[in-house]
Amino acid sequence: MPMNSFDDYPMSWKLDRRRLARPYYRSIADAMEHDVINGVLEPNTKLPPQRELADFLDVNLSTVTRAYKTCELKGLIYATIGKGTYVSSKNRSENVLLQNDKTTKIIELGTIQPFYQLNSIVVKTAQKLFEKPYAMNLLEYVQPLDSTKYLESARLWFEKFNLEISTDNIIFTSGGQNALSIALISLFQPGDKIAVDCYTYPNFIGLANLLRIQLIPIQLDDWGMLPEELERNCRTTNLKGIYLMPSCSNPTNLTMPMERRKQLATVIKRYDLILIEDDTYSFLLPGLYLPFAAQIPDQTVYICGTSKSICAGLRVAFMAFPDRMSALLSNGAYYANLKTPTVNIEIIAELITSGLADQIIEKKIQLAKERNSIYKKYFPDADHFNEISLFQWLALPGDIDSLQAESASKKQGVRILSSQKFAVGATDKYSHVRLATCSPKNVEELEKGLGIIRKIIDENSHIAAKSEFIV
Amino acid sequence: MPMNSFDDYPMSWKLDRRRLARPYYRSIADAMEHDVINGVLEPNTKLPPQRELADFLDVNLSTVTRAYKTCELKGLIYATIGKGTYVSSKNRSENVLLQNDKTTKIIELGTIQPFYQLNSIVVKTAQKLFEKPYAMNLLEYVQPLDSTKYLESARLWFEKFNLEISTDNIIFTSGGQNALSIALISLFQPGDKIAVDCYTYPNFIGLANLLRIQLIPIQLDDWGMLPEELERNCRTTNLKGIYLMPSCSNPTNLTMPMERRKQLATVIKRYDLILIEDDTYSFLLPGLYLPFAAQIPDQTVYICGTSKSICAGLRVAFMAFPDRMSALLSNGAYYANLKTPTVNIEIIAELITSGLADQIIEKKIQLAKERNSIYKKYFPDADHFNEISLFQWLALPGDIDSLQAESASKKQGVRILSSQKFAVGATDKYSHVRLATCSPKNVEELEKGLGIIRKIIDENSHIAAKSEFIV
DNA sequence: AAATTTGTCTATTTACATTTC
DNA sequence: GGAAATGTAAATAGACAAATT
Repeated sequence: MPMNSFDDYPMSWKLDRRRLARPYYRSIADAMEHDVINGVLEPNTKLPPQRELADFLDVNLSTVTRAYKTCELKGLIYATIGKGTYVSSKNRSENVLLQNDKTTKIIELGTIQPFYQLNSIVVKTAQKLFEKPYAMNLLEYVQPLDSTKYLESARLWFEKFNLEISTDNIIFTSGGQNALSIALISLFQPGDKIAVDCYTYPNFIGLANLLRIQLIPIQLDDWGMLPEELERNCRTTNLKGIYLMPSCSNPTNLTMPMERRKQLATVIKRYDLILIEDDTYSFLLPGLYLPFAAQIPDQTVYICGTSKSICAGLRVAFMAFPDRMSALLSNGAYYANLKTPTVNIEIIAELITSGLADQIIEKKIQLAKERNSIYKKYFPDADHFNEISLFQWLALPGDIDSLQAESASKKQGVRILSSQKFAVGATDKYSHVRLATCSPKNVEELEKGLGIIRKIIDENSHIAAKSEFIV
Repeated sequence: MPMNSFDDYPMSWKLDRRRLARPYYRSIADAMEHDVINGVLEPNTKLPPQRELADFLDVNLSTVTRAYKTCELKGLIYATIGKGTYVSSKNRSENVLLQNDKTTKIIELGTIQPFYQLNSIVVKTAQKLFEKPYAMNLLEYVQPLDSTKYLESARLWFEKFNLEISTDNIIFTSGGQNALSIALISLFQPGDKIAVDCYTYPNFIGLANLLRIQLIPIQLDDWGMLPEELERNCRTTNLKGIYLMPSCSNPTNLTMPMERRKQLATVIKRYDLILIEDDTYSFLLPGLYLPFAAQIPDQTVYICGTSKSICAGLRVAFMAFPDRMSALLSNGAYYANLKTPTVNIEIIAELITSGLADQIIEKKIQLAKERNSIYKKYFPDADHFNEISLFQWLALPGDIDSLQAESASKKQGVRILSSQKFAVGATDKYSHVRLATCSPKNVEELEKGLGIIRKIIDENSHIAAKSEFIV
């Protein structure tokens, strides 16, 4: 085959033809993955059109399509018909637990660590539990006879958030993330598509990438996901599900008003999507809104983690679902984990039924308000202010790059998270940082951290994004 | 297109051509799945060759191939080149936790419930723990500063089983099943193939089916998986991994001798397979064997659950791995669960470092021996007898169908498990039942249960498999 | 031992739909 | 508003290899 004239054709990315081994689609996908992960291809770089690369490599179009698709399902790139294919943001979040090195003194405004002082209440409950005569039975494999009391406590908890669910339609999982894993594994296949806010929960992004489930970003306004945008995407691509955090979306901090919920519910219903409603933050506004699970119960998997609201370390979440998903989800939960530890469930159940959980969330709301009023002091004009949230979403002045802000801030001992960590697909040119106001050990640390960030922003807001930051 | 003459062509299965809608491959796969699940197609039925069905439906061969593959990855059917495609055994085990109804008095010889009386020791340890001043910190999201002490306890535990592992290469998971999920999600893709014993752990089968990972059954002899059979399969199909329980394989009760381990290790090394070594039962023979993880560490994920050995209800397992898998597995563990509860880990760690865990396993071995000697009394000539195992694998006389034995036994109040629950691919004509000798509440119940099973076998061993059982 | 049966794998063809310009 | 650019999705073709007979 003769050499063609592509050798110095200007392509944003190409692959040495000599490295092309069979199967071609794997060669191409592997090379691309390598270059994205190692930063050879930077976020938002446009990749060559599939046809162009196919011509260049002298392989069939579909072979390139398959390679591109493989990378897209891993979350490395994203494609739009008519527009082209681009490299994704750096939303491949590091393992936060590993990076958390307590020996270095750092002010934590990155991860959300919600008011651990209230764990003293949990310890007391645990102490009493292990004194009980039946404590031994809680350490067995199967649930004890009266396991309905646990389900009953979950039902009670749901009631606080305007949700009436039969105990037959509830299971326990080992934390909210585990519930998300179970939902995705049980109800979706690799290649399926799920709609998400264009900025969404990074651990959901990471999980979807791991399971090769494709996330389709939908534009937002100040009240949450735009129904007409969702509808447009439903018409044009074959969406199977949607993921929402209506009580307090992470990271955008929006509480979705009822009007918007109704509009979205209509679209979800019309296109028969599976809704994963992550209502971990409902405890911050108990009883004020009607969850989707109450509006379109037959399509909703409702997940309510207790790690933020009651106790982080026990890793217990509740998952509610309609009858038609019962077999699939129980099956998935069983094969993923076999079971959630009964002792952990018992402690959570006891906290709920005794009313201690209510005391905990009441105090957390109070503490959150206190901390957010301090934030308000440092950033009085900030959009998206949410007085009861555990974090804030701060828009940076137009010329500050949020990744640079993150690293500049880290150099000065404050951990924050860039909006890049939350981005799916194309992101706005202006960018944000998420500040976990709940996490610093005390109010003084919070003030210090916010002061440092305020200063970094003030000193750099006139500097072009790519230049060196003043630190 | 004219009607062809296939209308009354004798095919073991066919699909009404009028029900064939686009995409064809999905129509075909869905119809087949429906018929397998609803019993229209019975286990071991031969399906029409792909070409034949393609001709009949007037679609391309590859379209049928894709449909068959979809079902194969779900574990519904299995295919052999040259031989054909067959419907799988009924190994789709029910959710055991759901079926466990303690209100009915049943003698449990089905699930493995290992000597819960020893949980009193665990309760005492937990009581002390929650009295400690740092108890509160154990309920936080991140591991406390001295989390190395947990890893150190895992390292100590591994040492008992002749395994030297750096604490950098260990993580905790929420039980052994959770460790298996994490290993499969992190290291394998849908469509990948893993070699297993032709009778293997049903929860591994279910998990693989859920994740669309294909299991390739390998023949056994009395010392475990046959190395030459493994090698043959490596040559002919593209295996990515292998799953083994060398200390005491479930359900076949084989302890693999060193000789066999070495032979298998050679093959595993030659073909660069990822070995998932499930060593949950190593505690029954501490220090007597060298695990694969010590022989071929660079290819082995070593999983050691503590649910059987120390305490079932806490759901803690240890997972060890080589450096090259570290990033993938930590990542997978993180996105699957975020974390394993620290309190649960602390209790297990305390039991290990205090030496109480050793006392527990010593007593368990003693109890197991006692119970198995009773089994020996009822089935003196049984093959595969293992005196320290928690269960036994009983071959039924040639004309007894193990599924019928299971249901006959259940009618008389004894739960046992048919070999069908453990079978992958084609199964031998003779069949077995698994009897969990550890599980009955006491020795009297065990005697009663074994007596009933003995009687069922004696009374039916002369009756043809398909006829009615005497109960 | 050779021919046949049967499943496997991946590239290719074709038709299509959306977005951009 | 129509043509061009671009990605999507499924069916099809063809070469291959193992197991059976």
